[in-house]
Amino acid sequence: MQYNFNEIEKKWQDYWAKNQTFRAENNSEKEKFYVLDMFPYPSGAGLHVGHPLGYIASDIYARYKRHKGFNVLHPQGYDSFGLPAEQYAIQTGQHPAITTAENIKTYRRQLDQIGFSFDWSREVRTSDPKYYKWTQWVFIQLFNSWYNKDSDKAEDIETLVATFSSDGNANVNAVCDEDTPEFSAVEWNGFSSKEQQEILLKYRLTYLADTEVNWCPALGTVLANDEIVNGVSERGGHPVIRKKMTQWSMRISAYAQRLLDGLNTIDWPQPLKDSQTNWIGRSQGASVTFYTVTSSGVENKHAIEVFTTRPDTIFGVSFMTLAPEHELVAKITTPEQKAEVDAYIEATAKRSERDRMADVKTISGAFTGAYAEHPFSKKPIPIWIGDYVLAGYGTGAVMSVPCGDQRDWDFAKHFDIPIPNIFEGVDISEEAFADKEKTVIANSDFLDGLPYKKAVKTAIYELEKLGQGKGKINYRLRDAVFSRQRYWGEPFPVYYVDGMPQMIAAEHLPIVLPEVEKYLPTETGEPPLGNATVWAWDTKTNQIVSNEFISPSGGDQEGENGVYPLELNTMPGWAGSSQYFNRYMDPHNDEAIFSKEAIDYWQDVDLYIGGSEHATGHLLYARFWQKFMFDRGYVPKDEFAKKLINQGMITGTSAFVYWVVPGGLSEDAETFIGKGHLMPSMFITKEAYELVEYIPGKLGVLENDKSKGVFKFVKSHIKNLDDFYFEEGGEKFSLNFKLLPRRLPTNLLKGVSDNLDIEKFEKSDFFKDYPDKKYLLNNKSEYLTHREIEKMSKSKYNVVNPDDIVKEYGADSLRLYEMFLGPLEQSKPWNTAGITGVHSFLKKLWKLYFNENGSKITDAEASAENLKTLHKTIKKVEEDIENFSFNTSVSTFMICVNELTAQKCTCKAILEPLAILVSPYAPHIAEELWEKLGHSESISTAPFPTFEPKYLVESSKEYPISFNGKMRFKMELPADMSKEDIEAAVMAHEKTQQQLAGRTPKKVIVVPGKIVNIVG
RNA sequence: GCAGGGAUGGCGAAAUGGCAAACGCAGCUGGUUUAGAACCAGUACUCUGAGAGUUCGAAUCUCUCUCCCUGUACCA
Repeated sequence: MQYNFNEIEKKWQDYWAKNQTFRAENNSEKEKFYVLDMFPYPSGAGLHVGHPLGYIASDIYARYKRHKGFNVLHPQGYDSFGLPAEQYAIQTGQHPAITTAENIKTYRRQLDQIGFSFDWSREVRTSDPKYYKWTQWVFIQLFNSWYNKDSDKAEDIETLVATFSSDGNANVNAVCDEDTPEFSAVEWNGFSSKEQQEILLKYRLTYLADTEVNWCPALGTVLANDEIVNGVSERGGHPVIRKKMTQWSMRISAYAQRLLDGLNTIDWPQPLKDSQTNWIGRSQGASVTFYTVTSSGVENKHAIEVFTTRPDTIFGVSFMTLAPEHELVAKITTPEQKAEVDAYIEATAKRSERDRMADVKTISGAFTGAYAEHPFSKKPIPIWIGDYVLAGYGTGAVMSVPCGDQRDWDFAKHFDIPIPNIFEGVDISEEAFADKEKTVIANSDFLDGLPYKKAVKTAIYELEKLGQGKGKINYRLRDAVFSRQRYWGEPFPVYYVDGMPQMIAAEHLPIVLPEVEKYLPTETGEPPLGNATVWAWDTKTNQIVSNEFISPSGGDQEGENGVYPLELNTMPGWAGSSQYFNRYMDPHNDEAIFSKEAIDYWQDVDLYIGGSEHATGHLLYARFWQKFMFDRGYVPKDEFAKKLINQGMITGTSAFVYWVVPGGLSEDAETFIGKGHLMPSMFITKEAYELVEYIPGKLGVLENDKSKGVFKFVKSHIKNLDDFYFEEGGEKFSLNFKLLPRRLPTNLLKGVSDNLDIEKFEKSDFFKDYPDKKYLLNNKSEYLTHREIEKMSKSKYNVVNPDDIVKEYGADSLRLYEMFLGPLEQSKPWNTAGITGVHSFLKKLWKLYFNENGSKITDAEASAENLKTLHKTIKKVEEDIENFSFNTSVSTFMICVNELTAQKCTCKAILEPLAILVSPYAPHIAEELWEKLGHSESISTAPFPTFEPKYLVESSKEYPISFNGKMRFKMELPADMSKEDIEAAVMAHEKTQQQLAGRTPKKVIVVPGKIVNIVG
């Protein structure tokens, strides 16, 4: 019987689907185990071999846990809202829902053929109204909550309203907007409904506010901080500018400390925790208020609030710096300095955020002409503006201590501002002194002689006494902008009465995304939903109705019809992914986000596997929502995933050719005219490419000793050299060329080698505009491409499609090979050639059970040798799975099968447990073997074999005998021999005497069961 | 700059204080066989990035240096 993997795999995939083998029950006597993958965004490109890596690992774990008797929840779904489908809709007019559905179909087909044990009955799609109904529901709960700092949790907004009407807000300790006014109960009760709503927005956990946002004109939307990389959009790399817009925001900053503290309670990778810690950016220090000096008494005295981590250096302040955007700048700048300051502000506004970040070396700034008073010395301090101070961090103003901060030092040096030294015995003439540990304060009045910690405490105490400062903890984490000016996202369950947002009652959800003609912003600059004609909320019928019925005044005056405009923004990508792990527990529940029974049973995710790129996006927001849901009593755990593993990237091996484009270079080397279409295109090797130098600061390449070979090669292919000494516009041009490295698809190479298949290449679409091609060949007449390991991506032509692998070697081979490549967390290059190793392992495994005539399995008793092989395999595989070391398990299986083959083992007592061991890794073959062993039920819940140490007990041990740590020979000795007897036996051995050559050993180390080491 | 991870045969790797390179790919030799392949048996190479220390013993622990990767960055 042949191992016909295609047939077997199809058979069992159909069986699992038909029998719902992996359906998880919400009621079970068994212990629960929840294994989750980060669900994919279904892109048009489909899966490449890198994508399933994490899914295979989690699937092995899930299957293993089923063998161990757990009720396993292992769901899968799609993060199906997103930009690519919408961009495609803008280009083609095809509804994103259609594109998305098609892509999901491809994904599902690809996932199914790898044989995952997903419970597909629980599939969710974030773009499905039945799903996003509950995303909208969570949004409403956030809107109806505020954060009480006294109880340190989110509470119902009604409790806040009650406090306001009885006591006002003076004693409310809440997380709220900075500009929240203080009011009494009488005042509150006297406010109009609109005024009350405005105030409440300053407390709600999701709120509408005018915020400075990151606007990306090319994408036509705002972006969250984590969606911007190096000042450009993460998706597409488009420029991002600062803009003030009315937006929904999430008050995630209320949870900054708890998000930080929670990291200590979860088993997540350290680098991931580190990046969340950095993102939250807690710094402890003090806020200090400086007042501006008024010269004539006519101007207003202004307060400048700064945050500092070094209040101990307060006597080192020699100037203050404000961000150019700081609101006080316009108010305090003196008439004499106005021109300079205005010019500077204009210049910095022109520079994009990216330029500012890229160029950190150039020091720039301007003096405002104004002075602030030092809180203690009362001396005037000049106030500057400078773009090294960021408007978005802290208060956008700093007290500059040039002797203790390098940026302040650089600024002071540049503008010739004094640098007072307040450190004892430290030279600050060359650079600032930032070491806290070695700090001893000097020249600082009451702080003199104090070390860092004491000085900080004292300074804060004195500032508090003055009423000009207090200890403060500052977080870098900003509230997250939650509005997107896009079509393909969750609509908000929000309508506007008199400009104030109103929530639609939960029973009327979902608010379904309307149809639009165009997916672009409207002519008046409104988001795409502004194109919808049926997008108004009728508060009488609780239905979405045509815009024509909208109350003309927009308010709720008498006699109006109660129809109001709906929100035009949609939610960001991370909305749907912040609650999906809980929704999987009870995905078809229409009455609630999940039933109490479901959440009480499943609790939280036991193992979450996914990429590290979600560290500061999805994983931070999801933790925030979970903590909120916990506060409001909906979930029992305030962290949603106990353990998380980041799988590494599988990289591809790109192939490069070095393309020579011939042309003419002007005499001054300022102009190059390409003649690539008239002359042959040439391809040289990486080595040749590296010999060529460019003319510094000019165009063209240098013909010198190193590059003359390349020039010779190029010239040899140019039929009429005279053509390359031509004149154009009165200028003379001579032969030269451009060198361009270009990637080629790896399928244009011969087999798995680096050799270009020239015939195939010339027939392909690549470089087909250049029909005449010449190659720099090696002595075997081959053209060698240069191979480089890079991220696997379509644009790099180095993707390997799992479909091809499955067709040729089968899903079990693919699964085994992905694991065999190396440790799960590490990034590793894909090399298809190596898959034959695991594939032939599966064939050998098959051959243990079958020969040409059918089953070989007997009821013969297992030999001691057989049992030893089996049990050491059980032990190792179990340990490996528990430690997520899947690569070493695959090797262990290979060794096991090699040994059993050599032992000619055919007994059922060995081969039956072996099938179970293999089953998590290669489930299709395992099911087939299991069936052929006579079982009628799936192998998936067969109990995992139990390791019995007794089979591994050895009667003798081959001791390595080393001399000064170097192994010289081996000696077979009884395993239970005592230390003394071993030493005696070893010393008596003739080889020992030979090694010692008459010397007396200083010491003999005997480690029973391990080693003997003779020193001397 | 800062933080984290890493460096072991030609390649992917294993060994986390005790026989370095298990297992697989590629290579070589032989067998069997072929349209192509597949299969079986056997086999070489290399000595843990560099240096120092701790230890009876170090790839493994400590320190210094070099290089690579990943993340992050004017965060006051």
